[in-house]
Amino acid sequence: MTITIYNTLTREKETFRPLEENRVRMYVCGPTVYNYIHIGNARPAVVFDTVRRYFEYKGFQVDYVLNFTDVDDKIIHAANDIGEAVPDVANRFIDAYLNDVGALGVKKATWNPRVTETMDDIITFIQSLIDKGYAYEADGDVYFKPRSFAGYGKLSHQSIDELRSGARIQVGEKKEDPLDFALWKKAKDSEIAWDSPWGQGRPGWHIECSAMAKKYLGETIDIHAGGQDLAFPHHENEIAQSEAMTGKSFANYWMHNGYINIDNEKMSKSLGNFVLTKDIIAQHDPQVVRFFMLSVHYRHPINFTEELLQGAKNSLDRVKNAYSNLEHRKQASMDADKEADEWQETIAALKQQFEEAMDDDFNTANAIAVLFEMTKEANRYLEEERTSVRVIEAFQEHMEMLLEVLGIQLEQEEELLDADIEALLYEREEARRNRNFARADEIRDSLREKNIILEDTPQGTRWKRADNGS
RNA sequence: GGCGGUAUAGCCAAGUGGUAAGGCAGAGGUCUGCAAAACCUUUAUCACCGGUUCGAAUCCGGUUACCGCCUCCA
Repeated sequence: MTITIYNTLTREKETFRPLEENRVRMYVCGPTVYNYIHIGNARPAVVFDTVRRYFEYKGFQVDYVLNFTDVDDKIIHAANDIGEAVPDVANRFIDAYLNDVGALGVKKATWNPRVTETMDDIITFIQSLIDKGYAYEADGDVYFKPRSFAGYGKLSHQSIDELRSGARIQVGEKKEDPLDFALWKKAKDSEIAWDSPWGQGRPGWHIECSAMAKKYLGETIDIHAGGQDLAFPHHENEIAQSEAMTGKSFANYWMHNGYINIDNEKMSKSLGNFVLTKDIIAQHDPQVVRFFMLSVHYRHPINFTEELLQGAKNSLDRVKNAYSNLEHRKQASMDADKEADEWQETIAALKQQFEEAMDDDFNTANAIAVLFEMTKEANRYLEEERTSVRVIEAFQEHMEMLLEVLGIQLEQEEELLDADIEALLYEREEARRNRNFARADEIRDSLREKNIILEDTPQGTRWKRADNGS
């Protein structure tokens, strides 16, 4: 079974063929750290983390690079506004980013390079482009000439002449052609700056990714990913820079995730209609937020509303309930069951369906549907009078496996109850045995107020904590 | 103007030629002392028009609506 990926470059689903067997080199464009990230920024983090997890599930070693743009115009402006140094602002929001996406279950990248720590490579890269005639210096700035690179436009499928009308020359720029874009920007006085062959300055936005990808993953990488809005001009420019420099293909597969919308409009910092990730995960279980994002195919837009989040919570609860139903039933199960094999086959078939969904361009919506099938089958199994520990454990193992790929953790609560609550549970058992249901209900109600929910099953009474909030 | 996306039940969402997955919400039933959890049953002909085909949500042409990129942006 092979994985297929929709490649923006060819606009087709293609069979994934790694450069090196059992290894994936992938680069994801990270944030410019001048603010807290909004929920739309969190989507690629979650989506491509899931892609990575699935590769790992399939036995690949994944070299995963996510960069931080820690110096750029917006950070400089933000720093000026709040009267802080640029590195302090950047560090603060890098921490905030890692905190936010960490809560969403995003694994740590193999590398998190920063622009300010890659300066030598960037400068070398730019110099090489100048030497090869793809770039030129103009009064302390350095520009890349898209017209000098034959493949320009191949990612966004635009012809270079159509682009012309959209390009603009800002006052004060020294471009030879409106399409040219900056590789190096001359420092204005007292701005944060680095030494270079062209004087004091800092890198343009696009060059960092080319330099970092090359530094950590090599001249050709397997997968390059990011939000849809990066396809042009950012990724187009990266291709031009990298391929002009090396003469080799830059990335074999380009993946772009869709937006998160508010009222069917793109959420963005410039539109001001954004919801910060940190605020959302303070109000909702981050796992629910992640689950919600994965319930839609990654290339499609998602509309973000409270109602939909609530629906996602209810859905996920169903899965979690099934898991704890299994756990609860385990003690009352036996070692063997004559029908166990049939159930094992059902489980194996579902596992296969899950892989087929994920193999198909990481179709998490279908993968989640399989998870629900497994949930239903598990619950149906529990309807049986006699259950086998082996089958129950097989269900649990497989549910864990699928949830691991999706990045959803089942919190193993080993919590103990207070002695007085234990006593109440015991008293209630007695009351029920004596058919004193008034007292039994009274105890159940009083515990409910303490966020402890009781459920009576044929295998005895069980308890669980009520969710707080959401 | 160039390039692209979306339109499927009350809501969300899969589905690229063979008579519409899944979830949420709703209704009925079963189980339960009552609940809860769960199980069973139940709710669509796929924006519109035309075409190709034995057969289309799925292919082709057209129409409408909404969204996005082309400018910093996940």
